[in-house]
Amino acid sequence: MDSHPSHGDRSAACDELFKALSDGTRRALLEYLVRQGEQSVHALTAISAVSQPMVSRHLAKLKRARLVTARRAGRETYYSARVKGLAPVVQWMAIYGALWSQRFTALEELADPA
Amino acid sequence: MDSHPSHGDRSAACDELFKALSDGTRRALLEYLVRQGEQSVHALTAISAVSQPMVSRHLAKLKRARLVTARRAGRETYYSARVKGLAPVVQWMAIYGALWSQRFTALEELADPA
DNA sequence: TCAATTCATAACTTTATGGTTATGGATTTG
DNA sequence: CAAATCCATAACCATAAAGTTATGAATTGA
Repeated sequence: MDSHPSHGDRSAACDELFKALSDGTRRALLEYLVRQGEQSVHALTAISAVSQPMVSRHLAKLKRARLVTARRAGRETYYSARVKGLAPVVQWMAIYGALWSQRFTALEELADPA
Repeated sequence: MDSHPSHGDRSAACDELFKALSDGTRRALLEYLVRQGEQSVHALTAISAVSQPMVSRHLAKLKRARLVTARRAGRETYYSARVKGLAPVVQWMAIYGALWSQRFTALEELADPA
């Protein structure tokens, strides 16, 4: 089943990525991090419609999908968007025909900069 | 909450798209359709690891996300991949900074060929 | 006509997911 | 030190989702 060993388990990565992105609250968190840069959980809770524990759990899911990174500073945890994390998704989209894959080629280098 | 009215309900579209893509079986079906072209449910069941009813339900979900189209011919239903269906996802990804959005610009025209 | 094929839907089970409130650890601050 | 702040986790609930088998409608073919 592993048609390209060097890619590792890309399918599993896509599963986690797509699942992580399939929730509007998580996408909103990610968008905010992309636009505003590193933010504390407190700040992210303030702009979210859900409770702080839920924000923490959403962030944990984004982190497991490698779409954000966390940095602890004292009692605060600062999260940042990890742009490269989308790469497996972009690579997967390359199945969508030549037109698309041509344009995606440059992006694939981000993930596989060999 | 509607920061850009002309986009319609893009967020809901992304929700359905990402959810549709978050399942490996569905992605496999889609990949097969992209590579092999129009296929009957029977043929798609043959290449899937799950039962025929499950294949039908996965296809229904892909159809609701507008990632496939269905054509009934006698007792068979032929499904086809709908390439443009990914457009909202691609557009959403444009939030990922200038580097990415530059390259996505051309793709966005696919969805909004005004 | 009768049997077989193709597909979708119903009914059901199990597990995953999004949400809540409550709690407790770690760190600042008064 | 005590109180307040920040965060993560636990416990719980409700719903969604993936899977199964059973069934039935529609079409094809003998």
